[in-house]
Amino acid sequence: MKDQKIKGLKIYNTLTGTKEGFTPIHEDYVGMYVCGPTLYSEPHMGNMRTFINFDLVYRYLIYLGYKVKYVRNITDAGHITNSAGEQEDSIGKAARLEQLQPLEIVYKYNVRFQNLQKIYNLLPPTIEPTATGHIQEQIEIIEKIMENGFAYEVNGSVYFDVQTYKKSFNYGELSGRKVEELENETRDLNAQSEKRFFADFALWKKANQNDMQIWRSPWGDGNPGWHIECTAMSTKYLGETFDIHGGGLDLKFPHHEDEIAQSCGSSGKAPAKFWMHANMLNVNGKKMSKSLGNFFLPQEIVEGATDLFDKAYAPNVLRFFMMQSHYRSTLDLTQDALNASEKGMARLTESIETLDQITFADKSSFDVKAIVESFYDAMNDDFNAPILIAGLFDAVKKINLIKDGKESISQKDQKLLLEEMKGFVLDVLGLTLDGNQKDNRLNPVMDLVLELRQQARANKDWATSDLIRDGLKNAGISVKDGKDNTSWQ
RNA sequence: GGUCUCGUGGCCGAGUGGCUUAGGCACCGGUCUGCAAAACCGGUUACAGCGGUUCGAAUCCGCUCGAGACCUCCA
Repeated sequence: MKDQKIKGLKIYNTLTGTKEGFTPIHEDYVGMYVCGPTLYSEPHMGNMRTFINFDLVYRYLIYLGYKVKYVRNITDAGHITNSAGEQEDSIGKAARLEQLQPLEIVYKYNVRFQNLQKIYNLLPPTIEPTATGHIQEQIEIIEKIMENGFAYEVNGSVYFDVQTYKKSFNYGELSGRKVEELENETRDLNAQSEKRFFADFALWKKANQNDMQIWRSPWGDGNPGWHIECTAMSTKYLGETFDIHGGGLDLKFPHHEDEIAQSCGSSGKAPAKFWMHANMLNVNGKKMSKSLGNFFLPQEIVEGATDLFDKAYAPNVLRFFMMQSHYRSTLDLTQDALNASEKGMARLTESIETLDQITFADKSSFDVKAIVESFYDAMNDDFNAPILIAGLFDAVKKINLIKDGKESISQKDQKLLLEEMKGFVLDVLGLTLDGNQKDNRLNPVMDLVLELRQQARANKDWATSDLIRDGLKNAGISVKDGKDNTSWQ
C-alpha cells in the first residue's frame, strides 16, 4: 500500500501558496532543513510545537519509505540585532546574567533541549550542526556573495545589497513583500545605519568591545549575521538546493527571505524546493512568547509545575493535542482542550490493545482497506494529522463493535489494521503506549487483589469489595469492571 | 501606519461550492453493573454580521465588526 501511496503526497509550499505534489530531487532520498532553537534559554512549549510538527513530517516521510536527511541547526552564536550594533546579543546577555561563558549557556540549555526531545519522543535529526562550528563555512559563503557583487563591506561589517540583488532576483518572493513597500512599513527607521539601503541586512558584523564571542574574518574581528548560518549549514549538509526547508511561521520574514537571497546571491540557486511553515501555539488567543510571559516550559507541564494548569499531563497527551490541529493553523492551548485530548488518546491507544487480542472471523463485515487508505490519504494531504486521527477513531469504533460482536474482522484484515494503526499511531504520530503498560511486579499483586475482590463480590460482600476499590483509588489505581473481567489502570 | 491571516456548535478543532451527521471532549438518552466508575451504542447544538455571484455557499466576491501574525529577537 505504501508503494502506491508514496506518490500521492502533497505539500503546501509557502513559496507558491499552493499544495504541490511532492517529488524529491533525488529519488527515494529527501533532504530537509529546519531552523532550530537559539539556546539562550530553555525552549518553551510554543517552540516545541514547531519541532513536534516537523517531527511529524520527518516521521511520515520515513514511514513512506524515504531515506531522509534531516538537518536542524542549533544557534549558539548570538546575533546583534540593531544595525547600529548597540544591542547586546541574546546569548551574550544570558551569559552575563548567569555569569557563564556563552558556550556554557548554550551547552546548559542544549542538555535540557536534548532531554525534552526524548521526553516528547522526537526522533533525533540526522545532524544538529552548530553555528559556531561553521564560522569558516559562513565566511566562505559571504565571500561568494561579495564576489558576485551582492554584498559590500563598510567599516569591518558586511551587508547584503538588496537593491543590486533585486535586479537579478525576486527579493520578497517567499513572504510576498515588495521592497518598495517595505520602507513605509518599517516602524523604526535607523538613520544612523551604515547600510546603503534600509532593507540591507548584515552578513558579518564588526565586533563590539563588550562582545563575548568574537571570530576572525577577512573583514576583521566580528560576528556572523543572523541568517547566514542557515545558508552555510544547509548548503554544507544538503547541497545548494534541497527538498524541504521548514521553520516557524515567524521566521518567514525576514529570516527565510534572507536565506533565499543569500543562497541565490552565492550559488545562483534557490535553496529549497518546498518551504514549510508551522503556525504558532497560542495561549488565550495570543502567541506564546517570552515577552508576553504567557509561556510555560515543556518540562513544567509534564510535572504539573505550571500555574496555568492544575494538573500534570503526559508528554503523549501534549503530542496528541498538537496532532489534533493542522500544522498550518494556530492552536489554542487550554486546560479543557488538554483534558479532552487526554481522554481521547487513551481511548485510541487502548483500542490498539483491544485489536491485538480480538477474535477473528471468516470474513470482515466492513471495508478495512478503505479505513487504512484513509490514513494515507489524510497524511498525503499536506500532513493532515487531524483527519488522520478522525480516521483512526473510525477504526476505534469498529474495533469496539467487533469486541461487542456487532462487527467482525478476518485474520488477514486484523493483521493489516493492527499493523497500520500501530504504524500511524506509534511511528507517524509518535505516540507511545507506555501509559497503558503495567508494572511487571505490580501485575501479579493486582491479579491477587482483584481476585480477592471478585470473591467478595461473588459473596455479595459489598463492604469488602468497595473497601478494596476505594483503597486502590486512593493509591491512584482505578478499577474498571468489565463484562467478563476486571481491569485496572 | 503598511502587509497578511483568521472568525465553525459548550470547549478544542478539520472541512473551500451541492448528504462531510469531520473527529475528540463535554452534555443528554440507552446498554452493562450490587452500586459507582469505566466500556460501549445512539442523539442534540455551527459555520461573526450584512449584501452580492450562483440552480445551490460555511466554502467565491464586497463591505462591516472582531481577533491575531509579520514589518525588531522570536518556533
